[in-house]
Amino acid sequence: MPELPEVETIVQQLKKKLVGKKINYVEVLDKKVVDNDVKKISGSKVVKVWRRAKSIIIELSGKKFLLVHLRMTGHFHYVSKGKKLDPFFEKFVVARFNLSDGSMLTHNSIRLFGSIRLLSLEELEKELSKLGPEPLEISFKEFEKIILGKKGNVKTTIMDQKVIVGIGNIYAQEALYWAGIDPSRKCGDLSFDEIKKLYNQIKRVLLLAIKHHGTTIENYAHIEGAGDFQKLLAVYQSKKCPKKHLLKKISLGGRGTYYCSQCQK
DNA sequence: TGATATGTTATCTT
DNA sequence: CAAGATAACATATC
Repeated sequence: MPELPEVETIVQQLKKKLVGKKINYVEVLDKKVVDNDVKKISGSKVVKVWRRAKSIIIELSGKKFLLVHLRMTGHFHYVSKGKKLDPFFEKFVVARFNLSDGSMLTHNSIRLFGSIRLLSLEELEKELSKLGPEPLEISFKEFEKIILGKKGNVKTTIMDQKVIVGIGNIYAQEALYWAGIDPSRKCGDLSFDEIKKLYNQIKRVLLLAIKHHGTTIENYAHIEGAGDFQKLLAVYQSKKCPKKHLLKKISLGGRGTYYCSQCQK
């Protein structure tokens, strides 16, 4: 679901729709997902929108920040002035941001996981400092050092947001397939060449997925500009690898893991 | 009907 | 104590 490429795509869309606009008032429909304090942003302007890991940060005038985490089923819908939200999504609306130009941004959450919180700059920095480095910015040397220092299996390790951010169950499996590495291998056992391949493939897969605006798996996750990377998935939830070998499915860290025992060693 | 899917965190275990 | 492993969260879908 939303991993780095999907969140990046959503950020680009939000940027276009929100930056420079004023938020007239906010309706909070589910206080568990959306902090009631978020109402306080009424009257402020959207200055900037950016991504860190799988989080969306919306900067508002007056040095206030909305930290949005979609978790699995959170998504936004932008409704132009005079238009209505698709009734299918209406029942999952947890917050409504009414903009001064008459348009509206809704935040929907099916399983009520994610969160939207209003933070000061200090609070935001504190939250973000808990996260590992960005995979598209980290150097190979740093990456190698991190991986060699870990003892668990590679797949669970690269999905750990304290180790490296943005990689979830889909892209972890894809990157490991293209790198030719068995997902259950222990980090410390990987050779220099394998770590190099993994580093390159994580970047390649993420960048390619960003180009395709992410992966759209579940029909209810559809939003404007939903991506089509699912057409390019090698192993995730499929039966055969691109070379037509039958895939194996195991569980690592409580997550379904598909891999090819012939292509991945 | 119950297993499965998902990202993160709290909690248990080594 | 630290790091790894696992359960818990919610709910639609198969």
